[in-house]
Amino acid sequence: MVTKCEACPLRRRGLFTAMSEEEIRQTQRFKVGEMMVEGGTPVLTEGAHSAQLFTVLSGLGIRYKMLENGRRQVLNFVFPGDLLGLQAAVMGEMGHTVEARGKMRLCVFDRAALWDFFKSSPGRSFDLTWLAATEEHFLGEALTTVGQRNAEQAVAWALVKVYLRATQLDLTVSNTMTLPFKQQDLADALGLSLVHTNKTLAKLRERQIATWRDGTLTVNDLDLLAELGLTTTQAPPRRPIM
Amino acid sequence: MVTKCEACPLRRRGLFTAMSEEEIRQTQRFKVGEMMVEGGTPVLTEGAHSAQLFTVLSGLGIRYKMLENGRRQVLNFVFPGDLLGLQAAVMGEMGHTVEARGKMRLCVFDRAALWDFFKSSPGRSFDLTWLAATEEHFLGEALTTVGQRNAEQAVAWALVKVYLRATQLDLTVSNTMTLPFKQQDLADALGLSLVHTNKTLAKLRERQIATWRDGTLTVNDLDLLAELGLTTTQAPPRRPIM
DNA sequence: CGCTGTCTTGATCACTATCAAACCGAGTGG
DNA sequence: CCACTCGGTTTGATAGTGATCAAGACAGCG
Repeated sequence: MVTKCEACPLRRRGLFTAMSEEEIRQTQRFKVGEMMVEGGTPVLTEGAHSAQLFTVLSGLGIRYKMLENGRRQVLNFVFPGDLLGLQAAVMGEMGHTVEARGKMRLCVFDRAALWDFFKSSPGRSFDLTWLAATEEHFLGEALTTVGQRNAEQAVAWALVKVYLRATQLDLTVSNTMTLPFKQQDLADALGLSLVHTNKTLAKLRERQIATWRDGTLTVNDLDLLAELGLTTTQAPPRRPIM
Repeated sequence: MVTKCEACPLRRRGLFTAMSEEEIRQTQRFKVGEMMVEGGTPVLTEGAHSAQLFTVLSGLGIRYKMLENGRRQVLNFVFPGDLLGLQAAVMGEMGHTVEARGKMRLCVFDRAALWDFFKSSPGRSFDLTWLAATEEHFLGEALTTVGQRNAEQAVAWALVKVYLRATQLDLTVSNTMTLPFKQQDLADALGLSLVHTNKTLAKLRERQIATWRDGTLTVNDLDLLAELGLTTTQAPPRRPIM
């Protein structure tokens, strides 16, 4: 039942960087099992000291922070290949919650082994830093979106980001992908109200640029969508996978 | 003229974690010089492949991203002890620009040596990951601010963050600190217009909570300011310094 | 002494929030 | 098999926070 790192189906996909035999063995040693969670389940909780790190094998999710006034900020959408829990592993506690949207399968790593990882494998610890820096990079973009793009630009930007990421993971089928999020999730990611997000999506649908309904996103004009979102259709660089 | 790591005045301050003799020697090897820049000067530029990493010795600055429509998002304020250029060092290029605000003195490290660092010093490479994860954590908070806090809450939040950070660095003198930023910088950090930021600051000033004028910030009621900003007065954890 | 950059303040506008209610498909239980 | 509920989506009406426009104040500077 448990996938061997050696046979990891994810690693093969175009998005990820190649790994040496040695690196695969090291990663395998680090892996303690697999976990399956249902949609709506928190995998990691803000403020918690998690004893584990996870790599998403399949399924999507969200990362978010809650404010004491009840408002929620979605920081990022989680895709297969993402590493979860690095913050808790290095800093002691999580700065956000991670919640699955739809069934999610996770690779489980022991947090205590992280230190060994640093000692024994400089390449892999570099990869960890790479992942953290990439996440930082993304959050900078997201911050720029929420701070400087208007509703239409923001929604377009988000759809492009999600769609490109999914494409690289072979999660798209002819302009189409499954999007198990709620409109409220997108609204909270962009700092918009649910109503306004809905209306903005409706306009994109009417203009035949992108349609999101019944949990399926269809992008009819990616170039135009990217232009509206003040971004590009350039695919993100290959990334390491843990 | 060039400060030895061993005698680094910054490292002594309460904010930073202790380093072993060995770590200090390793860091020293990694250091290639010092640099001085004037206010308004970019230290690193978005998209650039920098051959150097920097640690801020003194002076403040901002990190920002530009959008093609001319709008600017300030991601973070830069303080002494901050590491600059990690993104370019691990990912190949910078995701944002760093610009000094007022005179800034920097420690210069050779990017090429980063890899040696990973190979020879697991402790220090862990520290690098720690810094990246911390930056990610901060950006998550900033994103939450811009997305979910209103103007008053956002300004209060930002002033608290800046003030606490400065306090830890002994940059405050009895409720007061030098703030060499422009109001436009703060506005761009919070996704607000200059005018509205100015009016929000004026209200805090009238209410005797915090006063920022002539480049000096005076915080009269930190607890209230934190409460308004939906945050706490808790000091950030000790951090490693490169 | 005019020029420039920054801060400040008043007036007006509009993008987006909030409020409210209907709609719709999927369960669920009588 | 229908009534009912529930989570999510959709749409219309109204309100407000914050943007934009405009102009004056003020200090530093060539």
